[in-house]
Amino acid sequence: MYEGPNIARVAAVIGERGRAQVLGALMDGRALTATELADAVGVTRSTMSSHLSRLQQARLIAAESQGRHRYFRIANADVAELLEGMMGLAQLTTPQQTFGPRDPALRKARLCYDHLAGELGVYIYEGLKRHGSFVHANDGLTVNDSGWSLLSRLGLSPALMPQTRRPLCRACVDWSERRHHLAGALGAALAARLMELRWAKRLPHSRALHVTAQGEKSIREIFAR
Amino acid sequence: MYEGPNIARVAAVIGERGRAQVLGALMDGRALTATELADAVGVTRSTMSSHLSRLQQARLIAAESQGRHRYFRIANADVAELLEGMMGLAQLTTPQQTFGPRDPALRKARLCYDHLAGELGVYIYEGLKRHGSFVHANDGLTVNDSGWSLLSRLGLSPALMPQTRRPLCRACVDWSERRHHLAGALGAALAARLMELRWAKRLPHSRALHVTAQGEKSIREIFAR
DNA sequence: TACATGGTTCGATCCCGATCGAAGCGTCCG
DNA sequence: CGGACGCTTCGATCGGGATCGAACCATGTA
Repeated sequence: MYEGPNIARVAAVIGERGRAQVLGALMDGRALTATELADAVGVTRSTMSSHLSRLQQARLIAAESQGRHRYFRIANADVAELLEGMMGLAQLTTPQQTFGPRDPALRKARLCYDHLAGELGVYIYEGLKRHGSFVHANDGLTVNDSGWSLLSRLGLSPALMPQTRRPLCRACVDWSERRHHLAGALGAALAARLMELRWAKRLPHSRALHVTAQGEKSIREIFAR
Repeated sequence: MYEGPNIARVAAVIGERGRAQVLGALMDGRALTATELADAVGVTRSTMSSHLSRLQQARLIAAESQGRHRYFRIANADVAELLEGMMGLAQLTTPQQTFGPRDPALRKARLCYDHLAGELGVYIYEGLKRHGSFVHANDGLTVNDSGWSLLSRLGLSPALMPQTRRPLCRACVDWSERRHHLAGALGAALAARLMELRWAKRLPHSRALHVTAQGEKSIREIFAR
C-alpha cells in the first residue's frame, strides 16, 4: 500500500518542540555545542543529547568534534530549504502568533542557513531578475555579464566564487515574504560580503541581521530598477 | 527565545504513520473519502476521522462535502511541494528500504499533486531548458515562443492555459531523481494532456503512471536535444 | 596525576496522543 | 417514513517517547 520514502519518520523527528527549536536555532548556519543548545531550548543536557542523536540519525544535522566540544549544524542546504518551506506553511495556521520584538527585524533581514533572507533578500533576488541577470545553464541558474557588473559593485566576481559542486544560484522560498530569495554559492558569498563590508551585522542569539542605513541605501542603489 | 513560525506543530501532524500515509495517498491529486482512506491506511473510521480533522486544521488537506460523502485532497501546491521535498530527505536515511514492485514504475513516471514527476517529468523539464524555452518573467518562469512551438506538438498553447493567479511554470524538486521537474499551471496542463492523448494512464491505487511505448517515444522525440 | 568540564548512557517516571467501540448525527434511498 | 450508509464525537485504554538525575566516559587543565 505505502508508496515512496518514509516521510513520517523525518517529520516525526522535526515534530517535537525541543528538536524543532534546535533546528530553528541552527538556521543561521552557525554550529553550536550541545550545552548551548540545551540551555537555549531549556532542557537537560541528557535529553538534549538524545534529541541531537535522533536529529543526526535523520541526517538533519551534522556534528563535528573539536577537542572536548561537539559542534552541531544543519546538515546541508536541502534541509535548510525544507525548513524554510515549512515555516511558510506553519505561518498560515498561526498567523497572529505574538512573536517577540525581534520579529520585525527578522522579516527585514535574516540569515537562512548561509544566505540572506527576508525583505532585503527578496529585494536583491528580484533586483537581479529585473535586470535580466539570470541565465539558465545546464544545471540551474547562472549569472550573466550584466549581473556580474551589478555584483562587482559589492566586490563580488566570478573568480572569487568557490569551486564546488554547489549550484551558483538557487531560488529559496522565503517564509516571511512568500517569495524567493537568492540561495546557492552566490547567495552565501553575497551574505558574507555584506558582513565584511560591515553593511550588515548579526544580532546576538538570533537569525536576524542588523543592516546599517548606509548598507541598505547602497544595496537599494545597486539593484534599483 | 523561539523565533519564527511554529514549525513543530506542522511537522508533528505529518510525523505520524497514519497521517503521513494519508498524505501519500492523496499525493496524486485525487480526492478520496474518509472511509476509503481509513481502509487504505488500515485503521478505524473513527481514528481516521480524528486524523483528518488534524490534517485539516493544519491546512495540509482540504475537505469538500458532496452529499453524504466528504472528499479530502491536498490543500494546495505548496503542500505538495513540501511533501516531495521531504521524500527526498527521507530517502537518504532509508535508502535500501524494500519498496513494492510498483517502485520502478513510480520512478519512471508518477503524478506529483497534479503534474508529472519521475524520470519522464525530469526529462521534459530538462528538455525545455536545453531548448532555452524558459524566460524569467516578473514573477517566476514563463515559456517563450520556441518553447510553445515544442509544446504545440502536444496540442498545448498559451490560449488554452487557465487564467489563474497560479504561476505558469515552477520547478519542483523530484525525490527520486533529485533534480527538478515541471510544476505550475503548465505542468498540470501537460500532465492532463498526456492522459487525454492516452499516452499515459494512471495505475489504480497508485501515484504511478503507465506510459505507453508510443507515448514515451513521442515525448522523447519532441524534447530531444 | 588529580580535577573540572563537556557529553553520553542508563533506568525510572510520567504524560500525550493514537486507538478502538459505541453512540450520535446527517444524508440518501426504497 | 424507516432503514442503510457515511462520518463524527465521546469515553476509556494503552503504549511510545520525552524527561530527568545519576552514573559514566573522554578530553582538556592545574
